[in-house]
Amino acid sequence: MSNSSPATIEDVARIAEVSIATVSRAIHTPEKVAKSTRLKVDQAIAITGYTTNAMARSLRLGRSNMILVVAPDIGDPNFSNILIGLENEARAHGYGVLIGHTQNEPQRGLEYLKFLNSNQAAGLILFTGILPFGHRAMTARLPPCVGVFEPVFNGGIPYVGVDDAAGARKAVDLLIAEGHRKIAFIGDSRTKLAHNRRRAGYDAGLDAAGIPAAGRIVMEGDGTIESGRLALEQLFMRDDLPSAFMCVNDQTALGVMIGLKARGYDIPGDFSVTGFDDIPQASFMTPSLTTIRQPRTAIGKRAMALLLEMLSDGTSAETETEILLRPDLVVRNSVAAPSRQWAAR
Amino acid sequence: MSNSSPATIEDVARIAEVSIATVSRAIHTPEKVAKSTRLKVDQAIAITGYTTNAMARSLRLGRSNMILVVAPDIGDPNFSNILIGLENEARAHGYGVLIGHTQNEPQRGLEYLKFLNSNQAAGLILFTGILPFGHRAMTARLPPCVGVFEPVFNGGIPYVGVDDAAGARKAVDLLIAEGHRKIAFIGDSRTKLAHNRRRAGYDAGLDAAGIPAAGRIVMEGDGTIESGRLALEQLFMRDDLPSAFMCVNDQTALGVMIGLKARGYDIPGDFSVTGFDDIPQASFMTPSLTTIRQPRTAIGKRAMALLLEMLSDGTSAETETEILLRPDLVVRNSVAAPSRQWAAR
DNA sequence: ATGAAAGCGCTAACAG
DNA sequence: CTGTTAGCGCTTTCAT
Repeated sequence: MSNSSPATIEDVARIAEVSIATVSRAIHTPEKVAKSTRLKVDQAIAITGYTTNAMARSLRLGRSNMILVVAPDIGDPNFSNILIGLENEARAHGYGVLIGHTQNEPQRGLEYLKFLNSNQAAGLILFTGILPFGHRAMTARLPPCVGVFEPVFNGGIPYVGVDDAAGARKAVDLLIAEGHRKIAFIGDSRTKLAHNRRRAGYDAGLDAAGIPAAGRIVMEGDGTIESGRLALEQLFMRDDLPSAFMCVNDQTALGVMIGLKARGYDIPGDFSVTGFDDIPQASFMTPSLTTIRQPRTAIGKRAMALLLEMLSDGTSAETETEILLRPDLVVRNSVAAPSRQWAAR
Repeated sequence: MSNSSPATIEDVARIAEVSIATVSRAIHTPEKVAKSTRLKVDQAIAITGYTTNAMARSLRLGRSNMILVVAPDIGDPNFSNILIGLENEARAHGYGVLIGHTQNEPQRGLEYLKFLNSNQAAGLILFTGILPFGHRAMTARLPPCVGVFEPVFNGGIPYVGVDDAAGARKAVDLLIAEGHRKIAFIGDSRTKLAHNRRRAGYDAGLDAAGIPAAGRIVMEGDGTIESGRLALEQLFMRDDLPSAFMCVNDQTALGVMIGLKARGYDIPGDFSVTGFDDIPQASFMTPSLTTIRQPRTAIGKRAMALLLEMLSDGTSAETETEILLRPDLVVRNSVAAPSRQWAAR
């Protein structure tokens, strides 16, 4: 053990007194090798501590057994649980997962493109909303690829995520059932597909409740805590306040709640707030946040399953597949009936 | 552009009407190639969109230009900022970063060990506390390796992090200056080296203040939110309450604050709380958390710089180097003088 | 300044 | 059932 350089297939062959081809077979197609030979090889492997040089193997095969997960922001509170789903599914099928972090810089994306071009990864999972290396057409020969968590904007890439519209609808419906009529939506429905769909759920809910478009407040917000606080400030400045804030995600909701508390308001006494995602912090905020839960691990699992299926089928990534999982409403303490000031109007 | 399979060095050679050796030289040692030739090669590269097959290159060279960052828990709120430091420094030196996630399972570590054995990574950054693949001696031929954020328990591996003892000392000193005499420490000082050092800072501070060991309360807690809440409950059960909680990290502090609020206490009116790390949420908690800031990006940068230095020096990873960065006290709203009930005693 | 050729470690025909 | 052999795409002597 503990030699200067790792054992190669040749070392194993020498010790087992067989050819390197036989070693390779003993490993990958043991049924094609005599039991006695297999035994000798196994022993030699144990002695040398041999592990296949994945690089040489991949070079030879023209493909690897690694899946690259590209994420623009690894700090996203949704990421880690989705990743666990991805990893476990991959592992169950003999694949490993590597994570690439682009920090939202396209330059960084190119780095991973090179990685892919070298067949260092067999497939690609895209964690948010965009192809990190320019438009699809430009990059041509991408391996099979699946988008997760947020539909991929610029390329017909299969997608696994939550049913955003249905989820948002559950949130509005709750608010409406509590008696709210003036409900603000905060999110970036122009750039982000997921936000857009949540917005659609919001509109559908208000339509169904017979609330005219004129009575709706829609604020821009890119989904950060800051964006929530900002949107709130603008609303106060305009003096056009809703009784409830339906935020496109939990971070935005947190921003809104911070702003509201800073102004001395009580939640849900004075204003109701809902989020979307059910990030881990959601249950620790004060008040705890009523929100829509994403089945994150399940999403990861399904996305990886789809990718692996494409890999074995040789299916092109051009499919317009979308797998939408059911979002659940999580009722906590940030929603109540509108305050009297609203009932009066 | 957009061919069925990526261009190889041979494609480039053919178009440039030179040998593949020349192409390789034109790329890596342009000064050894006639200017005219270099031009032809550059053009051919542009035409074909050629990028070096990193796998073939690494196989030939016996080393890659990727650094593997292994993290047991990617959801750690400290991780993403350290990662950014690591990545930026790596990139500045022509290296890429790949992240491996072990979910705390040793089995998963082995996967990445294989990756390393195949020379798919030139170096290794360990993100928390342990060698994820059993004891050092067992695994023999690891590439250069640097621990970050938490000292590596089981192997003389160089380490870059914050000065835990000094940081903890700043926290106790603040508490003592505010008038606290009975200060509880919550953390896992037996298993986790970082916790252990913070504990040392706590003890040193109390020693300096002349508070006898008998007057100290030390609770076990592994650093999760839950552990904070749990430790608090135990204290209430014992009816042995401090006036201030010095938590080993911000998550623990959050757990303590949640528990305290659930019991109807006011922070910092009834109890003071301090954390350690200054995770992003720290400023959003209510009250905002007084804590010790880790210079995360700087830590990442230094760690990567050290690793790259080892890589070029060929230095062994056996060095006992420790680079300790200065932690800063961040005063927010979770600390005040002890309540009257304490002054009375 | 350039080309020919060896070989990194491995797998998959193809023979035997 | 097993061995021989040809590369995967690249870098690097060694000649020229």
